[in-house]
Amino acid sequence: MATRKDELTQALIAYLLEHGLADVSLRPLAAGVGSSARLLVYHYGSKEGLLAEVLDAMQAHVHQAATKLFEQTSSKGDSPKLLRRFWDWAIADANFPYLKLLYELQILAIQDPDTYAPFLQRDAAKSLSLTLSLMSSPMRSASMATLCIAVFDGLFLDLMTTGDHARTTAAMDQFIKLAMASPPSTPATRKKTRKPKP
Amino acid sequence: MATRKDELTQALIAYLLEHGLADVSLRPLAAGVGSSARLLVYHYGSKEGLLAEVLDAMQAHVHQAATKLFEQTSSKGDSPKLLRRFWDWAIADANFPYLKLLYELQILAIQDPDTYAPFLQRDAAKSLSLTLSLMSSPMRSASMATLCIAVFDGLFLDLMTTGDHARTTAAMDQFIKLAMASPPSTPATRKKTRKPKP
DNA sequence: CTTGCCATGTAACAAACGTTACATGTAACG
DNA sequence: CGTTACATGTAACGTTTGTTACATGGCAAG
Repeated sequence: MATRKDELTQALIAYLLEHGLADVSLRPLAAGVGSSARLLVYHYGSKEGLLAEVLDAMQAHVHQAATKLFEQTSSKGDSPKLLRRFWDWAIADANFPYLKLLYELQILAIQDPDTYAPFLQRDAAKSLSLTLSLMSSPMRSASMATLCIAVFDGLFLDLMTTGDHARTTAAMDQFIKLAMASPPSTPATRKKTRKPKP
Repeated sequence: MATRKDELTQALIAYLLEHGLADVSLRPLAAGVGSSARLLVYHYGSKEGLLAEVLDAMQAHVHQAATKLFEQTSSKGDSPKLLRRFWDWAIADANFPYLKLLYELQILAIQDPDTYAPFLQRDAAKSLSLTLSLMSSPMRSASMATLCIAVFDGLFLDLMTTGDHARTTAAMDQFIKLAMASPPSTPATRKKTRKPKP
């Protein structure tokens, strides 16, 4: 309906994907999307409101894209293979900037929770990779879920820093090999523990 | 020798450990360490110079502390066990804030390399955990080194976000178990590849 | 005593910040 | 046509930013 504001929101997402969150200020941001500071405040109420709405829209986009990935993959492979598929999706050129921005958001929320934590109710990347690692897994312990998420996060951080697709993807494969070679774990120690809330 | 400036530097490190890097500005920072903006610029030349010197001193501190850890541990255990010892050191109350700040620095450097990359020539945490994972290991492939670092980074990120020592440490043990249970890898595929430079 | 260096205080600068007041356009609806 | 709602421009507000000019203390050396 309200195309004006929606166009603006899309442009703002694109701007944030390119420039990051750390030092956004109203006037350069407005110039970057072909608008004015006056207009941004008019549409979003304040800078804080703008970030809230725009980041929300961005997370919704990521969530939707990832959901589509999983339902088209559904019950096919083992858990580690799903992790690998999620990795391939995350490092694709179309999705990488979004994930990157979500990681920046997370770090900022750690150091300045009052400002950024509200925008980070649930981290889409985390909750999805968690869902995945728990889904129909032969070894769904809390430790294994935490470990899978950590491997993903750590390798993604490496990729953001170094840009080395080959090495990081090879490490992901190495992990999957380790995980699948391990004994399926004693079924007695199964837990259904979860992190925050998907 | 120059005790004045050194006291200041120590106080500034303490301030940054508590408040993070994302939104430091001169006057609040000066007030926080019992000085004045005038004095900070006098001693460090500029805000940028201040960050350069203070962050450098901080990295030196971390490097020195970690080095001490490794030489006292020397050639004792296997590589995975060393990783665990490094983990214990990193999450200790005395060291945790330093690592946390280094991770914030790394994220800022990713999104804004021109400003922060110079302060991040070599990330002390990374280069050390790498050194460790390659040291006298039965399976020193590039993939395995990358994976070990990623596990450490990912779990530390989790710990920073959730504060859950028990779960993250359990996941670390899980990884170590996986790594040690795996076949020692075919000696033919050994590589001596390294990341940046320790 | 004076000279000079290091340290510090006061005050201001121009720029950029988020925000707001006021005016004006544009277009739909009665 | 008039009215009403949304959209936009101009300009300023008070604050905070990094930085600088100018002045002044303390203290050691000549």
